[in-house]
Amino acid sequence: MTTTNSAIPVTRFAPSPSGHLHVGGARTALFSWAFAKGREGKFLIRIEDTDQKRSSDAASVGFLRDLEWLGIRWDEGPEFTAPDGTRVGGGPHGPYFQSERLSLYNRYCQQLIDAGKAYESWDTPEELDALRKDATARKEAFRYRCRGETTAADRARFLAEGRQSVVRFRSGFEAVTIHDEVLGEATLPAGEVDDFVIRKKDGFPTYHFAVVVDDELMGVTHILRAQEHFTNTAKHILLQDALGFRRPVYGHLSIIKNPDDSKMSKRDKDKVLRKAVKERGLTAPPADSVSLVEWASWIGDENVQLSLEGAIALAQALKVTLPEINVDDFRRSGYLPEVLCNFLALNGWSPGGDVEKFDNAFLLQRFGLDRVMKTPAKFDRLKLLAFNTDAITGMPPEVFAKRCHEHARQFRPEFLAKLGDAKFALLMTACQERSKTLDDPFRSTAFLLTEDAALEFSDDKNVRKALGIGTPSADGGKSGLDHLRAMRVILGTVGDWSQPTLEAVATAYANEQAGGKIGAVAQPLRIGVSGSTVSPPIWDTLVLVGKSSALPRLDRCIAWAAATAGQ
RNA sequence: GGCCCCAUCGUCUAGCCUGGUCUAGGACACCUCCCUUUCACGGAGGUAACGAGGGUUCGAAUCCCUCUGGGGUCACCA
Repeated sequence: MTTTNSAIPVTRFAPSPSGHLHVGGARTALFSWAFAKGREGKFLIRIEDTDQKRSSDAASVGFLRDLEWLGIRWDEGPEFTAPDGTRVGGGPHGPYFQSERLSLYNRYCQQLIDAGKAYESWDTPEELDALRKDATARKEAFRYRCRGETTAADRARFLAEGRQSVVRFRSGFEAVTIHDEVLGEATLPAGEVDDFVIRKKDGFPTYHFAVVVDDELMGVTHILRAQEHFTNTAKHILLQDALGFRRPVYGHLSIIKNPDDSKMSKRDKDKVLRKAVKERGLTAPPADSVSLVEWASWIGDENVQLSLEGAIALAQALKVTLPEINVDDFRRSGYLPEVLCNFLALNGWSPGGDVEKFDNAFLLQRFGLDRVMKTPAKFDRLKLLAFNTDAITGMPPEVFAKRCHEHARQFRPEFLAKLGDAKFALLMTACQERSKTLDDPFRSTAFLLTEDAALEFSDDKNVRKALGIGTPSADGGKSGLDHLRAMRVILGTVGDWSQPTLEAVATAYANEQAGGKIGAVAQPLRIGVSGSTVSPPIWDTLVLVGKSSALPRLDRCIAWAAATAGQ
């Protein structure tokens, strides 16, 4: 064996095709990228689409956009045009889709067969299954071994029976030592690796074979991947030796877990939904959620995942919140890509000392395998949120406004349409210091979009207290509803509907009628125009709603409160 | 179950390799108080960990062993 000892590292991220990049994959990509780019190396992407059962059309590489959004760009790989027009991808080692590299795999596969290091194997699934059951019954781990030479006569018989062969690697009985830059050194005892399949009956290579061939051909020097591949590494090493390939440096990254200790996975959304469906004893899809067809296949098989749209619709119908798993989920929720990268890097790596806020440039400069954690990390969304909050409240206001605008353009177009530039700008200044995400300004001001006549007043404890419904004010003075009535009249006469004027008018009233307690006036007004006790600062809110909407809303609120109090 | 790996506050982690400076540091969360027109932000404090047991040593979070706990893997999926 030869160990790759190039001064310039080449790393890769090699996912199976999927529409979305989940946080675990994002971290692997981030680390691989940082490792290579911090050492003047190359980072490439390869799509591992050797499973024909999973769809692998070009449309299913949505994760490329997620990667680009995170600021991770690849020197070689699938071609992609970033939103800013930059062309990414391509390169001299393509194609970068494994399904387009079959002839390459076949060449090396034949080489192994010719050398007697691999052989055709004709077992049926049923026979293999029987073998496995047998091993289980004897409490042994099943290890496939060559079951004797297949003669020409056997071969003819199998063919006549309609059997199809696979190619298996003759792995031998040697112990295999894996050097891992993260986990250290581990030795798999002799006999642990069986004669695994390297070419499936459909002619496609298995993951193990394709990965080894491609990493060699693409000059990959360092492989950072999920820890679930650790044991597989033995197979890859055996293959590399048999093929006379160089051996890359390995680093296996621990998995990322949910707070409840379960492995964070793409299926978590479905898990939440299945639970809700079961709890409610539903036997048919709720109206306006998923189609009967999708529902049927989803209910029938625990392994089936709902489409993203289906999952969102069903979650809405069931009133459950889907966990954010994919990079895109966080994007929609208004997280900043630089914060996500920072936080992702902190799950499994740290620069040492007390430093924990950093950008990708810093990561690129400082990242090394020696400081990668061996232990699985739990993904703490609250801490992520805290990081995001810091980043947002610390932004120059114009940057916040610009990024929020971009977010709104993609996910909240209705606000853009309704507010117009001036009010949108006001919304930004009103909301920045109380926003944790780019989406918060919109999430917290849904009442702005509501038709005046359709605004609902939330009948909860805080509202009742502020309006004095059911609980006459302790001092026997005026209730919130009384103040609201008075303010409605005053506001009707206000000509200059601006924050300073509104505040001055209300303050004057409060000093005279509410003992100077501005809150006694502000809260009822807030409820009146927003429907609840939570909104941006009241004067801003009044301006955002506008006089022509505020007055009818206050009227409706007064009527509603009077009716509610009367009961 | 076989094989492999791992083990510091509730969580992410610093410290461990090169034992003493660790009565174990930071951050998030949590609790208390302050600020406050709501919600947030902010400010000041506080609770909280070396999984257990044996060694080695003058001295162990740091080195060794056992146990316990956790993770990964055992496919014609990647």
